[in-house]
Amino acid sequence: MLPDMSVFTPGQVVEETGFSLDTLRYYERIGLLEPVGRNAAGQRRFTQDDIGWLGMVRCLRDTGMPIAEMLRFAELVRAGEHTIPDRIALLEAHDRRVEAQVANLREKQTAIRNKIGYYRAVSC
Amino acid sequence: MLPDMSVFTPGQVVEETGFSLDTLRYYERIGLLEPVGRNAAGQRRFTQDDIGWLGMVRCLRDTGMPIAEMLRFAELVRAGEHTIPDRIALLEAHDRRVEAQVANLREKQTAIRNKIGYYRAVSC
DNA sequence: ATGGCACCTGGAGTCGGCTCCAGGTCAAGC
DNA sequence: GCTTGACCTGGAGCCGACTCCAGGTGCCAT
Repeated sequence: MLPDMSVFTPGQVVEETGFSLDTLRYYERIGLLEPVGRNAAGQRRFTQDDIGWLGMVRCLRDTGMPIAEMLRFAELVRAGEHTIPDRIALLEAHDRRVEAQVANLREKQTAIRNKIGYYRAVSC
Repeated sequence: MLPDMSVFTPGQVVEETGFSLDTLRYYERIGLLEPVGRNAAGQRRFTQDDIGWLGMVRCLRDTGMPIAEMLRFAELVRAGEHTIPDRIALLEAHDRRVEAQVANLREKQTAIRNKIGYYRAVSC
């Protein structure tokens, strides 16, 4: 019998998302992930939707959004379509922070490169 | 009598560097800052060099260098001129990480913007 | 001379975000 | 029928980086 390709074992999700199994369980515990479905034996079986949501979580985490704010976003998503304007607002605010982050990083990087240049100059 | 412009009180350093007083003391405790000079009353008096070093620390921190690595860098600086090639290597490795960080940020930002675009589309 | 403020110390506490552990369950292959 | 491996649970532990606290000192303006 073909495996059901629309469900994923914890191991597959670890592989796909790069989150550790402990982190996945932690995210479920705190409610960042909705209660994940289980098979007869009580083992988690993730849906394609879960994977998609985890992709979003990965984006937000990697861009520095704190878990508390991701929780707020998760609640908006669960509350239904009428929260879409709020979700847009939240993501736009975050996008602005990411932009500022990049600008700051670039600025500091310039200073570091200047320092490297200075070291090169004195060591020649 | 004119104040000695080449020395700074803790308050002035907080002002200049944006580090909190507690953070400055913490940095001194762990050796990220060399023992800071004191006045007769035992209060810290920072030199222009201290301020300069704190500027470097600010750059490295803001670009995500962990304290442990800044400590290694601080040791190289203290060890003298002959460590300049090592310092260059350390900073270049860090510069590469910053570059990767920016690239990752940009990539994730694109995904977030796409999500915003999607939300806009469905809410119209 | 007194009150307030900026500063001092050592040590404990906090916070975010995981990560690890002990002890247990199932399913499948040898 | 037994081992192996992937998974389960609740709860404790850890790590980095601060941040706060209690109790004390010294200087300056009223």
